[in-house]
Amino acid sequence: MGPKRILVKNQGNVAKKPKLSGHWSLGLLDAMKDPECVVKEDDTVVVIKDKYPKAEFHYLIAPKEDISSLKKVDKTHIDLLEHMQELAETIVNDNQHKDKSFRMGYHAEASMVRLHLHVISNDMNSNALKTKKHWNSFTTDFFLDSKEVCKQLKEEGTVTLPSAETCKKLLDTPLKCHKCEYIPKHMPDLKKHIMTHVQ
DNA sequence: GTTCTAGAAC
DNA sequence: GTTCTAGAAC
Ligand SMILES: Nc1ncnc2c1ncn2[C@@H]1O[C@H](COP(=O)(O)O)[C@@H](O)[C@H]1O
Ligand SMILES: [Zn+2]
Repeated sequence: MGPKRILVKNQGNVAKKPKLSGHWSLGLLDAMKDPECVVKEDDTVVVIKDKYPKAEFHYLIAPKEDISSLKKVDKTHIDLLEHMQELAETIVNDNQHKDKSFRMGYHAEASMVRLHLHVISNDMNSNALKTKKHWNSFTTDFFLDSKEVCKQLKEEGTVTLPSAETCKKLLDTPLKCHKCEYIPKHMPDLKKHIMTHVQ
């Protein structure tokens, strides 16, 4: 009789990367200081490449000012958010990106610390896009259009965010193609389907 | 946020 | 038996 195999939980890589900011939710703060991640910056904001891009092009624009999330945004930040929107437009109109369709917006409930604007190509074609939550975070009202956020901030002096319960529902919305009426059976089916829209 | 994997769904 | 997803991670 051979020895019994016992299942041992993967203890993770032995060689850990050098200690960064600590918790995973602070990762953007490190990325903003890492020249390998930074695409562009000016006095007030930094553009970084999303480390787990959910489309062929995916950038994050974050302020240097310590604003943890959209919840902390008020009318004093109008100029900043408009600047982020304008910079996003500059990026999507440059030679590298002008032939693709992009969306710019904020997740209603972000996981990562430091306010950040998603600038993402509309193909949604990426290996890092794996879950229903990923999909719905960019294709439902969980994704708050940047221009509309700016508009509301200007006109009403505040940004209305969906409740935690609403966010949960939005992220659990049944899968649907963002470009046609197709209802996929599951994520792998959806990922295969969206390839039919990629030129 | 991601990774990993147990157990559901097929 | 294989594919897929949901939830723990100290
Ligand atoms: N260390 C990191 N550097 C750059 N981007 C990251 C890092 N960790 C997570 N992300 C991305 O940051 C975004 C955070 O999503 P959210 O907080 O929901 O707006 C996601 O698109 C992640 O892929
Ligand atoms: Zn479609």
